[in-house]
Amino acid sequence: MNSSQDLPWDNPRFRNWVAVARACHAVERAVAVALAPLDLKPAQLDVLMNLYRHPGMSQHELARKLLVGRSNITMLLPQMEKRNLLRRDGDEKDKRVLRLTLTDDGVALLMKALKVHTALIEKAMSQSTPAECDMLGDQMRRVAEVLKCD
Amino acid sequence: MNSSQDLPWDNPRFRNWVAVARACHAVERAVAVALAPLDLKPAQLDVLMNLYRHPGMSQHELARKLLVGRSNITMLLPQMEKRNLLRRDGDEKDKRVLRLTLTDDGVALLMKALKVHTALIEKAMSQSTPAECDMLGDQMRRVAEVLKCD
DNA sequence: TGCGAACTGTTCATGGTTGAACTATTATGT
DNA sequence: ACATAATAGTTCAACCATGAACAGTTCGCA
Repeated sequence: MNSSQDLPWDNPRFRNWVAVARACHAVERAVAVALAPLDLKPAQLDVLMNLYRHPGMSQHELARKLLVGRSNITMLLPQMEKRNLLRRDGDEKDKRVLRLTLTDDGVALLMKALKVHTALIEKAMSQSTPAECDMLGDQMRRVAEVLKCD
Repeated sequence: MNSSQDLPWDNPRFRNWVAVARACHAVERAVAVALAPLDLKPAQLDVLMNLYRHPGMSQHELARKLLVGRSNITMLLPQMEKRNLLRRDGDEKDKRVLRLTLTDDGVALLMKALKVHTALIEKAMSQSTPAECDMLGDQMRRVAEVLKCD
């Protein structure tokens, strides 16, 4: 009768999701701290990573990849351009879009940042076997899929 | 030789953690949208949940539970007090601390919010078997543990 | 061709979170 | 007992992310 009125603390799915949220929070925190010595913020590292994999992206494509608003990219990139981490070149075919590419400095900083970032993720995930880890990833991809179609 | 120089995209742990982060982001987003009709923000729901389970908490204890700064609580509570969701009563033994308790209105709103929130988590996690879900929770608790001791 | 819709990037006001100072109160140690 | 440290809560300035409104450009269809 009141099975749907159970307090969520008795609900395994709820309890386990809380653990996911807390772990995610802890990792984000730790990443920010680990990146601070490089004068790099997590959002900036995300930019570097995506531009390394997909050179020539537009700002709009980048924003969609990062799940942030376009204006966020607009605010973020000029600082990184001034630090000579990337270039913004106008597309000649479509004068609206700016094509983004990393500079050598940007790649170099990315590599340094990836070392510390990867080490942190490795440490966090070292508690799980490869099989557990893959199952985790599969579950999370399914979660994102379910909510995306919403 | 360059095994430690592998790009992280080839690293299963890295790829799977990215999935965790994306899923977490998607759920937070969906929760915020689902809670909007109740004029309640995720952070406020967290406050209600914790005060329901631990009546009489101080603001400092609450901040530690929620993993946020004390000032955040200070900014958050007065609005909720004005909405008559909770009361802040000075402790008589220690005049520094404020003891927090939910009002009946607060409990009522919490129950309504929990329904929609729990339904969303159920939907997100419905793709996993109970065993998978428990394994997920265990992994995530281990991750949080590893980083907490840092 | 031409006009309106759709798209890219920018600007700006807003809201949320943070950490460092600050006040008031309590605990500690000699 | 009294000076010092530690603690609870507040204030404030700074930083981020967001979404709506805007300007310039391209597309689509009559």
